[in-house]
Amino acid sequence: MVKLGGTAYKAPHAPIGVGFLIRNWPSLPQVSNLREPESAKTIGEKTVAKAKEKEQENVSYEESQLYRIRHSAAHVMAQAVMEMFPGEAKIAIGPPIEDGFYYDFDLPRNLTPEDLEAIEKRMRQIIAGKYPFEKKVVGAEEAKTLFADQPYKIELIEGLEEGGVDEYGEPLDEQPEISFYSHGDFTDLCRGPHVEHTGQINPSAVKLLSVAGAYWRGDENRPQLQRIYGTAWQNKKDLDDYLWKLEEAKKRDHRKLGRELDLFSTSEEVGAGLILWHPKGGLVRKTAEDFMRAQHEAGGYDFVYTPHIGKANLWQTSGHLDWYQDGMYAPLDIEGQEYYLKPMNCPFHIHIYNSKMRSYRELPLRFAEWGTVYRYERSGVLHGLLRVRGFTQDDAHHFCRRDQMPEEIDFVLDFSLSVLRAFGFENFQAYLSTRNPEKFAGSVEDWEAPTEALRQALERAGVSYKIDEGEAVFYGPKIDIKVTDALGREWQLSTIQFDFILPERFDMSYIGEDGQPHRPYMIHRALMGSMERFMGVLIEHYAGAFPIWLAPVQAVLIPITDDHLDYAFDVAGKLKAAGIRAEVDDSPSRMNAKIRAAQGQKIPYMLVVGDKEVEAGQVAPRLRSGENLGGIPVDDFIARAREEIERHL
RNA sequence: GCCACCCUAGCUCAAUCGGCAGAGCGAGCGCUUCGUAAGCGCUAGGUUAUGAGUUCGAUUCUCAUGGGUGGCUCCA
Repeated sequence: MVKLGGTAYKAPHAPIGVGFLIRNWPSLPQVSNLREPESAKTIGEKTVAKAKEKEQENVSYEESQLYRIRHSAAHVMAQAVMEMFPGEAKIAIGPPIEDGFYYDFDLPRNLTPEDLEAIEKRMRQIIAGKYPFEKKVVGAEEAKTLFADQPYKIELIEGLEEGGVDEYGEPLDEQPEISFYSHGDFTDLCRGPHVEHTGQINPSAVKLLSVAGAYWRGDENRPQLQRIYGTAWQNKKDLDDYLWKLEEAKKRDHRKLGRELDLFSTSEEVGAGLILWHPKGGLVRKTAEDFMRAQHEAGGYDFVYTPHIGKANLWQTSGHLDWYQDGMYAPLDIEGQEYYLKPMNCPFHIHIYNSKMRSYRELPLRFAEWGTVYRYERSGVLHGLLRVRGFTQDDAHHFCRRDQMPEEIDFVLDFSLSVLRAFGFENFQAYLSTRNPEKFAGSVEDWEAPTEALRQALERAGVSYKIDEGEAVFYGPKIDIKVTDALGREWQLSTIQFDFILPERFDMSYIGEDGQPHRPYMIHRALMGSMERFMGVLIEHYAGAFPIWLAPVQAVLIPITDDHLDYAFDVAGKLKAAGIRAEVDDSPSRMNAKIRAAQGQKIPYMLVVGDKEVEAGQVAPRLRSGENLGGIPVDDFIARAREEIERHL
């Protein structure tokens, strides 16, 4: 089976204590200039509708014509590259991936953007030649002879010959046949399928996108190859739609919007992967946190606070120094004692639990903390808000009795979905990771009940879920929830994890009804994951046009002339008194420029005030969409805005 | 961390085959007082990321460091 999208698309295992949400979509270059969409929601609906259409076609991607086109395009590209470096180009593999294809090459020099143009041009010529694709099954020896000067192919053939792995290094059940596909004078080791002839690739629906380094077989100890990414579609319109999506994604890039909307920054002097929240970004974050805090309080959580460092022994007990040291920073020496910056909050929460004797009557306990943790990330993986070195998790740990477990899981799952919905996410996909037979703590029986409890909770919640067999981390099964954003991209946000290890290691207990000590169950969970990443996803989801309840500035007063300034400040005062975040644009610019500036800041309401409004005690609201509501009384506007804020519109 | 590319004013970008560093936007100040996406003018703003080297001379070439971009790898 071809690995669709490759490893880049695979969600990571969230570590104990959680907090990882990973973008499940590649970022790619973009193209033209496009109009801003009316709202994130509209695009979301369209995208979802489209995805459903695709599902109804009921043909798997691997069986589709599009898959053949992309696979064939990869071959055509390989031919063009081989011709560019006669006798010197070594070819590796080139599969179709989600939205396109790539091919890996070992070349005598680095490719430039100009090279891509030349390759693309040559590809069009090959396509125009309508060369038929021909398949030929051969023996291993013959195959090796044919690819005598292609070391990567030889390695692949040997893999096929021995059986056990396919050309992507994935395990195989059956002994595969060795087949070639040829078109024109290019032949590649390949199992297909392909289109009938190169003419079936639409030359106006193919585009090469980028070149990047990639390790042979994804192994950083093997040679690094040059990977050319391309995209291919059935027709020009599909290509244009795809390029539009890339462009739209680029415009929504939270790093760009973060600067334009003055939400956050990083500083070379502060350090890589460390986020500085500006007042506006801080306001959005605080609003989200306040909302979440209220939800948690209503949901029976207790808020706790814990320090940022802890002694080496703590991390020894928790197992972090054995299992997670690579993710931790070097210890600090404090009066001869080693302290570590915390990569997770759980040991502290456990110590709060252990600070006194617990009775079964107290359980379940739910300790929540906006806990800031620090994890070592290699410099090359840092990315805006999405991958950082210091971040704040909306972390919580549930401690419960065995009999409370199903209810506790139901609760946390429902809770997760309800809060995600509050932030405008509508489509969820859950993944249940089950025991890895090679690597698990406790007994097989220990795993059965919690795994089944998680599965049943997913059933009861009516969430669509898939089972990731053997994908659990060693200490327990887990549920990961991915959301689909306004552009149809998937992001892993929440994670709910069982833990068999820490209660044991910290010798946690409670006194049961029988007067005997019992070991509590422990659940780690983070719903937003980390505030940094969640904000990054939110910014991209809304394209910076936050719903009014989250918008840092909810209304800006735009006086037409300076004569209206007093009135504008007067109205702004009333709005603020009513709990609406309002500002007055008292810059010396003209009204048109003020509107333009406010549009750029994506402020929900622009309240124009001139002679008419002053006279009538009104404001003339303009929406971000450009809609002009005309003059309405100030009190009516306040009522309208208040309602929208309260209803999270 | 690895491969490639990049770092010039707050932002977006010019320029210098190695020879006085520029524009637009933004900012400050002034003029204008205007009805739904850019009014006009003036001014300030730079050790060309940092440090070394080569050179008569380095923003330009070399090396190192820091930061970034796209991938890869990693993320119990």
